[in-house]
Amino acid sequence: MQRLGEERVPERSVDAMQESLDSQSPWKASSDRQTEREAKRVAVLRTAARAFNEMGYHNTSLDDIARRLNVTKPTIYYYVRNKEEILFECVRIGLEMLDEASNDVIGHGGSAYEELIAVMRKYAEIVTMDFGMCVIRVGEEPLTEESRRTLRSLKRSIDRKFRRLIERGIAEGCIAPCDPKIAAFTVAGALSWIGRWYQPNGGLSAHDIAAQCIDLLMNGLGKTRTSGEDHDTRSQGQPSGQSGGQTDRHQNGPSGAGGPSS
Amino acid sequence: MQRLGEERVPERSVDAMQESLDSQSPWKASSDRQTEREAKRVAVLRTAARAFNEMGYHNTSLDDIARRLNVTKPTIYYYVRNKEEILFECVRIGLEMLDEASNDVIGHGGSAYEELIAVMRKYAEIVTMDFGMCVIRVGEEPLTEESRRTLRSLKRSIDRKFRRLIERGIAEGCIAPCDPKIAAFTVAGALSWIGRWYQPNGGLSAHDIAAQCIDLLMNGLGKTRTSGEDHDTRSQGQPSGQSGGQTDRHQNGPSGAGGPSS
DNA sequence: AAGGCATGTTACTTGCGAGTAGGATGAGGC
DNA sequence: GCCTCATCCTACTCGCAAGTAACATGCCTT
Repeated sequence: MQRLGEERVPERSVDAMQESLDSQSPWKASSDRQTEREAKRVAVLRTAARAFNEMGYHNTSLDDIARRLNVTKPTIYYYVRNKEEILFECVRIGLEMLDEASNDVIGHGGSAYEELIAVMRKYAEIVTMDFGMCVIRVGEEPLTEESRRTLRSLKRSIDRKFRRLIERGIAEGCIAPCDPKIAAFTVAGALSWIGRWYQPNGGLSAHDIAAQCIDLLMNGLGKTRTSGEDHDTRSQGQPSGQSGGQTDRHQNGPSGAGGPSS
Repeated sequence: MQRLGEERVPERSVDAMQESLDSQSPWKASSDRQTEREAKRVAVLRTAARAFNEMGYHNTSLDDIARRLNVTKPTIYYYVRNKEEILFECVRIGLEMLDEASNDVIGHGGSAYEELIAVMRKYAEIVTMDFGMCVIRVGEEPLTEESRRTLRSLKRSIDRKFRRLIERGIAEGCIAPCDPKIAAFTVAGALSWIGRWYQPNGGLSAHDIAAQCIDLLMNGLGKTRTSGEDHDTRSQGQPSGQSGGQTDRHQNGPSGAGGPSS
């Protein structure tokens, strides 16, 4: 285990480099100063997030993370206080992404209906990414009460925006009257669930899944809809892979892994 | 720590008995034989499930579980092989409950629409109960691959029934055409999410939450529905607490705990 | 060219909690 | 009365992974 970017390159150099690229490990060569340190810190977090999402927090040792980065454990402690801080930061970043996504969309002149859908799209996208997935898959069970409090307030902020949007939609008349609290939870639940079973190389693209999921949430499973208005709910994006009708092949889920629940 | 049901009763006897009742601990006196052993085993599992749901699998030591049962750790090993078996059994029971719930409902002469709603109701109910909640909150990350395989096949069975029901509904014309795969995951996701934040003493009853959640899933958030047919989707049960309109008090979730995600 | 700082490493300590060995206690059968 | 089995306890082992001490290496500054 030597400093990366050295000459002593064993025969697995290509694999090692590939792995470095995959994990976006910046232990190679660069120039800045403080910037690079921050970049490495983020690399630690991102690599950890991936490991957590794949194997779970408790099944991931710091040695595992270090190995993925081609360094040793104490190096990690140079960028991070302890294991908990890693998870805390991963979840915090994920939540911050969700929060910012709402801010990017809300209050820019769109109807509540349009804005809600836009937020949902972003939400679904983020929970399939490293940090966002961490929010869903790992959660905050391993954290201290102190950390949990901080994260909870972030979550509340996101939840509030969802509810306000729904309330506005009801007032504007484009969303059916309902309890915004429950509606927000249901929507967040359905979208979050994507982050639980989604995995790349799964036949379905995250984009398509999100589109159909959102369509279902907005229009419902029941055939009550005689399709009055022409709000575009369906994905108008590039249809990669199969996405439209009932392409139910065999009995496996999109990820090929498990069924519902978990 | 003495064998329960003995005479040496400290001053907290009432509390102890209460706790025993709460956990349904049968370490008292009985008569049967093999039956009682099985009952105790279930008590171990149920108590463990509650502890897991409250504090998470890894934050729950066997000593914790033992303490809740007023026994010591080795006693637990008398009823169970190891910690993993406890979780495995909890999740297995939860999944089996979900599976049986489907069997109770499906194919008894109802329309796909009716049957789907009935299944959803039961699903939502089960994920708010001890073992069902375990399926959602703890998951199977701590289990071995062997155990996971077994549970996955159970999940697939449940998922399959959901999809068949949706397919049937599409054929019957009472459910909007969609990809049954994604629809099943979305529905399961939204309902499962209830098990993640629901907690008794939370103002809203599990029944009401489920009813509104199902209403939303069937009819959608959007106001496309001009409410044609009169399928009863809304909860026709006893309206305990507030349930109808937007009773959004302050910004807290139903459990008073956190927002969405997690 | 020399010292200081940033970055990593090897080799260790340590604590927690899962799991176990072996013994006590009592109920029931003979 | 004695033996056996079921049940539960006290008192341990032990491994894993988090965290740390102390040292190595090289760049950058002056």
